[in-house]
Amino acid sequence: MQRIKLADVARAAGVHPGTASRALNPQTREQVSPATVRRVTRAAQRLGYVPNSVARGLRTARSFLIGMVVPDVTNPLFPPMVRGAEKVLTQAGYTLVLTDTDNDAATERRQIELLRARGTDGFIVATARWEDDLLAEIAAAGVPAVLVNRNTASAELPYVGGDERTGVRLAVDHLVALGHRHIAHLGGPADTSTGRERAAAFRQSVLQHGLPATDLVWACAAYTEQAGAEAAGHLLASGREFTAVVAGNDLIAFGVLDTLTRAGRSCPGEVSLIGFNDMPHLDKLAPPLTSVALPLAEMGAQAARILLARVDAPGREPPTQSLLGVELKVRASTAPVT
Amino acid sequence: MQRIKLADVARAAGVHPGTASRALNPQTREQVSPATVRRVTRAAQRLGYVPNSVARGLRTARSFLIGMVVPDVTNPLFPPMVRGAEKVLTQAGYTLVLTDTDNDAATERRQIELLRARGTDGFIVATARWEDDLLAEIAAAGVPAVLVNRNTASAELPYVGGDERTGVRLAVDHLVALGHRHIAHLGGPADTSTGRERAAAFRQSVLQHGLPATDLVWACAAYTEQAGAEAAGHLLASGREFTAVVAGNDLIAFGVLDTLTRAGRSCPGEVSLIGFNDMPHLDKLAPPLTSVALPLAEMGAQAARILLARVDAPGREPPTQSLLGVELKVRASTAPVT
DNA sequence: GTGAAAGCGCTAACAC
DNA sequence: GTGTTAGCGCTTTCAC
Repeated sequence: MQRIKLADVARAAGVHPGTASRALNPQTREQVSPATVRRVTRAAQRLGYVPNSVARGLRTARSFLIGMVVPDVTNPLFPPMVRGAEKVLTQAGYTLVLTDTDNDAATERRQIELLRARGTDGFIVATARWEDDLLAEIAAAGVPAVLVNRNTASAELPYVGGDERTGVRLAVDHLVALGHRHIAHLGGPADTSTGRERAAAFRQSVLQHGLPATDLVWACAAYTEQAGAEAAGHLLASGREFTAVVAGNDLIAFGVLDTLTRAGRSCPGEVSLIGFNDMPHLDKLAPPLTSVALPLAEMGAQAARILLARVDAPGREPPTQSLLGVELKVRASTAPVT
Repeated sequence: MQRIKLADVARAAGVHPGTASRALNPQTREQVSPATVRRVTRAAQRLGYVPNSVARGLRTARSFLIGMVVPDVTNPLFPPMVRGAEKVLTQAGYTLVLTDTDNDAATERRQIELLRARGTDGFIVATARWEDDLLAEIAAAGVPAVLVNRNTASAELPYVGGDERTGVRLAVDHLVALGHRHIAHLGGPADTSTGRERAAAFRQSVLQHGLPATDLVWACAAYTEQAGAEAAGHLLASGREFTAVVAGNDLIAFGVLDTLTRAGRSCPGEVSLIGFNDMPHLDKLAPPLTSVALPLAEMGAQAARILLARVDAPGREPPTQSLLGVELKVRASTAPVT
């Protein structure tokens, strides 16, 4: 394999390599007579010709490589996004390169530089910080890039995410409908758009219901179980009354649940709990966790589509900001207030 | 950026591009006088030269790209392996390309061909089937490749996996110690080495304990919750007595648990259950699932190391087969027989 | 509509 | 030690 080259196909079809190239490339196929196209296509098929994308890339200054930058594939939030992107990219003849950064700024920079040196055609970035120098540089340099899941303050790059505000509103509405009036939010870190958006939406939703509980809002240090546990500890220590918690994501919810349990507060008996992201298998937990589901795969796919459009037509249109629909998955961790 | 080319550096340093190339390449640096090396290095630094790996790849037929082929990153079994491999590869200057195949033979072939066309230097393959034509071809063609997690019957490629047999033995020993004498195995599909190995090890372990239960073995159609549920249905329908189940993996265990619950058999009250792979958050389930943990990240890392050794020195040594240690995580889904 | 020729940026073989 | 010369396999002017 990878033996047969364009010249071989051309020889077999009895044409010049240049002609064979034109015949095989959809873009230039019209410049060639249908008969020749057929002959070349046949020959290519028969010989099992697979174009050498390295050579092609050298000539066209394109690598057909797209870098996807995530904090950690091990976090179940990201694999669906990766797969969504992968599908679109593969279909378009691109190859996905995956990089984990562990939310470390230096690693992010190093990896992206590395991929840029490789001639990567563009980036799908799921690691955006609210204030992000690296992404600002990337935007300034005109490197094709699309953000998923997390946005930046400046919003100068295209972004695809879930409709966080609606998600939070659904969660709060649900709790209010169950009779809760003292609802806390233990949200994500303030250096992520998701953390900020969800917290802002929480405040707003609570106000809209005429509840006074705006001081029951915490930003956890990270989207981790441990950070959630700590935040819940602070909440308990504060002595404030609460009967429900909207967590920044499912991992935070896990930590919250753990702390509550240790403190002898049952869920959903005494405290109702809602997560975010709807990780797989939440229905099997004790108690099954109510969570806001984001269309992760579609987010990845959409990001890939927008990126490819940018790569193929490197105009400087204003960056699109698209928010995809979310859904509240109601499970047993939320119950009527007693 | 990616503007400055070798010729620019050479011009700035007052040498021929060929010389500049030699000076910059660690492999050939000794052929150049130290003074020249310094001048070239300086110039490169000053201009911010970043080598164009596409051009380099075209000339050297090396891409510094390694393909990792997994069934589905969405399955929590694989992300840790990906990260383990990624770490080693990045450190060695290679870039990881990820491909999901959904266990579909045609997709596997297509993706691998595609990556080969890209000049991928080697493959880490986590999708091996017990009889695998594609991998046989790859081995025959001398394409550098290493298998992780799943092996092939022919064992003609290097392989890194967990010590399945020990894992199963630990599980069975544990159940026997709890007094169980009627233990079933609802294992993985027979076209995977893991399915076969675990089933064989199960039979052997059971025999070693002098238990007669060798007919309580099923191969599920897939490593999925649904397949597990179906297999459990068959087991129940067979009317055979059993007080414990060793599942082929955690997902199968989920399906088994579901079927058992629906059938009114409590776990661990009436049936003890053990999974395989120790997915994250199993301790939060109801009941917390006992499972055999594999060193997934280390498997990925080890596979990457072996692959790189092959890529750098493409000799034809006999393929190493390494088995890494496993651990039984005992949780509440296993209890003494009543 | 097709052939000819000129490279993309780099490295490796061969001179000197 | 360094310059020279050829390409790697492809695309893309430019002729005809």
